[in-house]
Amino acid sequence: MRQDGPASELTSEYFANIYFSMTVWWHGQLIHGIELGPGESRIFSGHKAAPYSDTIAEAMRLYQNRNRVQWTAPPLDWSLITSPFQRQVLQTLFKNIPFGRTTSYGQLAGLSGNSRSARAVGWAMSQNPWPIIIPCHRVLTSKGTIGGFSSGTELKKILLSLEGFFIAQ
DNA sequence: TCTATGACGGTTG
DNA sequence: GCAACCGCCATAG
Repeated sequence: MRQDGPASELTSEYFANIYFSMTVWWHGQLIHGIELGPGESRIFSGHKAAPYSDTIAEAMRLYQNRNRVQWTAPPLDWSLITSPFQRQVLQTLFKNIPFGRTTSYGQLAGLSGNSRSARAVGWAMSQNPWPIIIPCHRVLTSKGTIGGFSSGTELKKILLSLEGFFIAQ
């Protein structure tokens, strides 16, 4: 008898614009994870693996045109987040820091309940399964420097520039 | 439980 | 401006 875990039921879908690409891992109609990569010479719009695929494809076009992107009710698989703290931080970031705004690790810690948890917020960001949708690229250091990014700080700078920011260094 | 580890932040020299 | 420290917090093992 096979014992299929969630991992065996995952399917992937690829999207890209000229600035960055994203591979979306679906668990049914829920987003299990997102991997970011370099841009492509042409747009890839996925293959409609789920109802929300169209929304993602549209967001890729909006980003390429430097237009505002606002994710509405993304079907994220929150069961993946077992830590209450991490869930609080990710949800706070999603709700409070919209396109075109940035915050710091310390500020996000404060919004999430404890202003001294900046370092733990950094850890939560590093574990974010859904970059771009949960906008961890909008979290900078208190000094305004870039901070870190799982897919590389260059990509973080690109995303910020598409939202109207220019980070020196 | 204890220890090590970080996408941090503030202070100090 | 910067590098060295030190304090803090939430996890992982």
